[in-house]
Amino acid sequence: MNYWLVKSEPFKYSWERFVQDGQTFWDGVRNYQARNNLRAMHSGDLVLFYHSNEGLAVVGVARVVKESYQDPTTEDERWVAVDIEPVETLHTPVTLDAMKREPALANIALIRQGRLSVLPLTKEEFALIRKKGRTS
DNA sequence: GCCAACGTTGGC
DNA sequence: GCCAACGTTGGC
Repeated sequence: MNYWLVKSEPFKYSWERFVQDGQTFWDGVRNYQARNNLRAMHSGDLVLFYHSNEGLAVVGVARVVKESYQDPTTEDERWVAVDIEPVETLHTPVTLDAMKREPALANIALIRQGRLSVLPLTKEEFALIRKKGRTS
């Protein structure tokens, strides 16, 4: 079981819409590092859903329901998509600012490599963010 | 809306 | 194969 974080601009595709849809395919990634992370996802992996640009916070938890396949939005075989479904909406969004202030999260790619849109988390990092979202 | 970071492209 | 130019992302 692996843990991930994906970014979406709420204007393009928000958590609220994702919950309404019940499932979505995660496509449009055009960055090799992000693509490699998508490819490494397995069914059942848990994914934090982060709102970039607006919100700047982790707002929910999702689960991978279908492993990587050819991105349906392009003919280009380099790119892949995965299917995910919502698991839970966080009681309180965990803001980027809060994560920056958390020493245990100093090394996550969200902070160190701001532009990466699909990134891995350790089990501990994932658990900490989820816990903050449930309680704080 | 600006700008920093960083990935990609293309000329040499 | 280097590196400058350019494009994109995302925080502020």
